[in-house]
Amino acid sequence: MKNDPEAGPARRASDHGRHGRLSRERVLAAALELVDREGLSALSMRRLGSELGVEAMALYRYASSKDALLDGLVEALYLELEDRLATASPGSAAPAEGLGAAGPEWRAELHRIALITYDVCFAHRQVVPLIATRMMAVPLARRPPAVLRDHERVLALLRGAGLDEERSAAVFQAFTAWVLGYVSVELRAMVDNPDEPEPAFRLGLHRMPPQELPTLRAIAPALAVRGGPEGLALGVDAVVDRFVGAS
Amino acid sequence: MKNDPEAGPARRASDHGRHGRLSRERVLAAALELVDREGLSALSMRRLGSELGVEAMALYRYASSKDALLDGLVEALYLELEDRLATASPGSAAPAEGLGAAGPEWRAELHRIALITYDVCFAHRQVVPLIATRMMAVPLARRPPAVLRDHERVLALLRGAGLDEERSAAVFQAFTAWVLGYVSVELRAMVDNPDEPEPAFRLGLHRMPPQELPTLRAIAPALAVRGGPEGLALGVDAVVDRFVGAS
DNA sequence: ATGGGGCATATACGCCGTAAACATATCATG
DNA sequence: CATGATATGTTTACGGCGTATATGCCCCAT
Repeated sequence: MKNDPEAGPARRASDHGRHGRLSRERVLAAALELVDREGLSALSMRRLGSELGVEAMALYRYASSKDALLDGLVEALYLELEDRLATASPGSAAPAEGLGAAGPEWRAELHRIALITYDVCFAHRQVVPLIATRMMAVPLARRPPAVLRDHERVLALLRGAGLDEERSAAVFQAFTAWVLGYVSVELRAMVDNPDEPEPAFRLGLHRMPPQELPTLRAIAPALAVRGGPEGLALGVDAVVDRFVGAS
Repeated sequence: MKNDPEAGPARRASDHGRHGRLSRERVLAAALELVDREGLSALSMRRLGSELGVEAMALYRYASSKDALLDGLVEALYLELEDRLATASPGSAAPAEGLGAAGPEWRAELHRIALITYDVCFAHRQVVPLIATRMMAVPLARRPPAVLRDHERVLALLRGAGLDEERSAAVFQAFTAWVLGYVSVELRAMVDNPDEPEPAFRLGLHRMPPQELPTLRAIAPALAVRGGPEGLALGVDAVVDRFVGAS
């Protein structure tokens, strides 16, 4: 047991010619880039290998299976989230330590976390389904460290706001559910034929039965407008307020 | 052209011996049963064929590709939802046509839709990820009829409550996001070792770094309790109230 | 009876994930 | 520097996958 598979091989310095070209970081970055560019179905061990100029089997030193590679994609997404959360300091937008017009400081921080999560998901929309599948399918304690640190951050915020453990847990779950659902719905495809100038045809409404679904047909154009970050924040407040105040 | 191509191959009476054993209904039902039993990864054309006593290629008469089969699973789920919604009549629990203690009638109906959706997702939890992937990836107008009828039902409810088109669309999206996010989070796996009697070990907390993540470790047991239908309803009210009242 | 159309099978191809054995480059130690 | 241990990537192979194409079979209207 000389190799710790969790930590992966260490990269000492620069490229040593033929060996040591890879690293877990490089593999995950290439995988994320490939998925962003061509979608999840384009990600195969052979394909990713060829993107890195390497045989497929070489990747197994850095991800012990295809499923582990997918988990790694989620991890990479959360690492980017962590990075983005760290660059702008938590209180950057808040005027003072008191409560501003938007409520107490922890609420502003919760908004900031939600909005940056939204941005990161937008940047890697093909990975979002993996959050609802691979990440949620894994027992809490087995999730990647970056994911757990994100959970810790939100929970500490809620505890710091004075909520007890049960209430913090309930608000955390509701917050998570809303953000996940919101990005899933917001990233949906609405447009059927992007080149069509007429909105009704662009949405493909001519495919829908005319007499049934009258309401849906009428409202479809309004459904195509996204709620954006404002909608996300609105829902965060709605859900948090309600779950904070619930018995 | 004696057969209506829209309806697929018609099943006249009972089995005719060797031919006509299949139907789209039977194929989707078998696929759903297989996925419920063994998970999405167990679903392959060959495997599903053998479940039905048939070669894999025979299935292509009823689903033109593997992806179409997955879309069919979503359709089957919504067909079941439609069934469940139809059995108990909409106003079954409401005492009169006025507004009860829980608010106006359309709110009760919205609760009913959310709760039955929750039940159906619970019964077929392995299919839920497909809602966030296959269904949302498809342009609105190309979704299965059962899905569109569900949308129509909710939108008609909101319009009937007096909301204008834009407001109805916004509330619909928020409602959809909440329900989808809630079931995704609620169906997650929390338990690491189900046979362990000690809660901390059952959750696998010994895998988590002791000094980092103190809050998460402390709250983990509270995170393992599910919000259940009550949490779902609570969030529906929170989100709907806020988006109905938003500018 | 017969011929055509709907239905399932047979066969084949290229891609997939990955187990196992192997080759080679790098480093620690004398 | 010599040498062996170790870390890294390659080769080969296997069974399963989705599915294009060609083929066979049964039922029914004629």
